[in-house]
Amino acid sequence: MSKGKVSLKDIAQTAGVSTALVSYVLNGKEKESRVGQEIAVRIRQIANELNYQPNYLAKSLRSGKTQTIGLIIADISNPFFANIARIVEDEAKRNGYTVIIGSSDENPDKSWDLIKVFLTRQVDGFIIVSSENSEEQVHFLKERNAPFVLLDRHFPEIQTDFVSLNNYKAAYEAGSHLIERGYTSIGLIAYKSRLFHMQERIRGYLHSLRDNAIAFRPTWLKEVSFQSIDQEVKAGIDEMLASEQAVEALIFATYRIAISGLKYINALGLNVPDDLAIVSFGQAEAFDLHYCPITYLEQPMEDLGKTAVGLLVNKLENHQEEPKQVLMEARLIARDSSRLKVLVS
Amino acid sequence: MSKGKVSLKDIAQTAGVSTALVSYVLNGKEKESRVGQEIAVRIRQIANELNYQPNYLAKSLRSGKTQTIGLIIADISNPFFANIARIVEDEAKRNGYTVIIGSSDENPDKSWDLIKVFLTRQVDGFIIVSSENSEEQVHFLKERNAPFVLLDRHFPEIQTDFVSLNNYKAAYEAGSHLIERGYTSIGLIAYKSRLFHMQERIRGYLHSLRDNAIAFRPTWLKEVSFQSIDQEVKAGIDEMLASEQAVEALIFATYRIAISGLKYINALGLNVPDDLAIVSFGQAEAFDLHYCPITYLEQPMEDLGKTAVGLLVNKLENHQEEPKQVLMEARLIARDSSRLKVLVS
DNA sequence: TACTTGCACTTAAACGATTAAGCCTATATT
DNA sequence: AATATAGGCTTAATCGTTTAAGTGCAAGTA
Repeated sequence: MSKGKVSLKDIAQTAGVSTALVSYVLNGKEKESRVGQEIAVRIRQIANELNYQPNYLAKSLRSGKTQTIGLIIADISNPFFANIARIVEDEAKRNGYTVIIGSSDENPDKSWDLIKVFLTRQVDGFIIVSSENSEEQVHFLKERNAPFVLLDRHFPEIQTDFVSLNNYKAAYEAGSHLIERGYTSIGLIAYKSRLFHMQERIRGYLHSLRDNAIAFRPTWLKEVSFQSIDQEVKAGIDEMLASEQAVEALIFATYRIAISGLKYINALGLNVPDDLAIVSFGQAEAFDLHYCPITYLEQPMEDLGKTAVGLLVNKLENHQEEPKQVLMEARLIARDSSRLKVLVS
Repeated sequence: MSKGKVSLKDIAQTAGVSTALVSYVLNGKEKESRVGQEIAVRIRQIANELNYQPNYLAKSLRSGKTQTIGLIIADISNPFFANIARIVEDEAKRNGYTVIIGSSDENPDKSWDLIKVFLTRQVDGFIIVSSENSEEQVHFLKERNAPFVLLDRHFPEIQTDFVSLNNYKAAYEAGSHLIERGYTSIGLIAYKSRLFHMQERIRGYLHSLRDNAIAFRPTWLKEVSFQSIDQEVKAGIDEMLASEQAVEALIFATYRIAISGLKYINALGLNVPDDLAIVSFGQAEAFDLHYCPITYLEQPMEDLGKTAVGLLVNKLENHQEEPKQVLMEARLIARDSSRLKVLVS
């Protein structure tokens, strides 16, 4: 890159002073450093004329701060994370930070890699959407005293800052909502994952059945793996429909699962909601465009992203010590895919 | 950030040598710099033991290279750009670069801002999805000799590197396809924009009509502005349907427009494709989920992204001078939304 | 008069790396 | 024996900033 070239030294030379003075003035430290009025004005003017742009590398090298945040998400091409990324980016910028983003693909090796790269790049702090089996990484960052905030997911057994959803409650509401609407055989397709947020969604679902005196059937719950979503979702739906207590409503635990599931349901020629009612986590245009708009749990993405940045910046700038933990509520947006069940006589 | 702390100096001290030697060894310059075998081994070992991580800031300050690419896109929360971003990110990483992303929201002021920020951050080069009225910015970068590649859009009157779609041909194909399938009144909703890619899409559409001896009606073409898509798309569709030569097929020039248009078409209770056939640019899950899968022009995103990174890296590392310009072909994926027209007697 | 205080500015080290140039010593060449 | 060459290592400058510590000097105080 052809540099701005103009350095403090250039300004100092044309002004006939030392670089120290220039630095003081340009950093607004004229008062503390007792710089003369006239020369201050002069320096500022010269800086303008030469179109001086400070060299961040040098600044950072000196200060140890890069004003950069590393954001690790599962996959930027997933609309949920793309939105989060956008919000984090904007909010960080408002606070004078730049964001570098990396996608882990839910793979702990990749996120290790990203952490290493980001550390090498001397990010000031991290915002991380953890993948399964990455507890080690969280401990590593804690030990290294690297500021970070977990987003969307967290490990209840590790004391950290985090911002996530009250997933238990959200799933509980999804189940209760379907029950209220007259459905009694309700399935859930979730990820096969030990991640807390996923377990909470499952737990919420189960409790909603229990509290409404519905006996849960094992075939109703299908846990699919990231690597072969489409295949396993199909199998899951097939099983749920074939069992003697066939499912008449289905909850998708994530956006990706929903996309996969809805495609298959369409392919099967099933009608939503008459053949199968639907509630899904996540929100996206795809849900609005569906011939039968999909009921979903709206995640407060704006809040999630902004709060995560807020917590991190606070940590970075005020050296806040005690971990802050935030749980946010999802809002169920009821649409036609879960409308009152039509009773067939 | 609590630093890795370990610097060249630390290694030098424990090895009892100068930092120069350590630097030579750790950069694989032992041969050229005639470093002794034993001490080289020793240094490498100590570096390992101390878990030395080089300080990129220092490296960059010295070398003037940050191994960072600035990517400016319209909006990361748009799936097209999210995918592009993902591909660029991965490809850049493979080449040893980190990407910082900024969303311009099609607003030239914001992209100016991003360019300034990225320059301050000393990115080595840019990949830019230009917004309207940003020619000035392109000229600025050219004059500054800042390496950059335009992606998805370019300015035919400015000599630059770019990678984009053959938009004329793609739109021409969209039109021809609908005509082949029996539709004769075909509308297009595009952005109100002087940007070349958009003008090409319009031109392609018009030529497909002309070459098939279909007289174009002005109401068939609606150009909507970014700021009020939904509203203007509605108005456009209303007009197109109300005109005496009502439209029976519709082309959407972008993904965003398509989403907006399809929502309205659903709201009107129109049936696709019987009431209105559809072809759209862009691809997304939403199109698959539609009750009538949408015919779309598949953009070679993988190629677009990788090629953009490739061109840029080549420029950066081989100081390639002559601008390289790449036009790629879209592929029309025919689905039910443009199936053979049913003739009503 | 001698001493403090305040003001306006400079010096120089430091951040962590890279690298041209230089300094020895031992061996090879003439 | 004198000189060249090669090998192995160090010195010190440099990238662009920041900032603690210091240097003069003039005015104020005792």
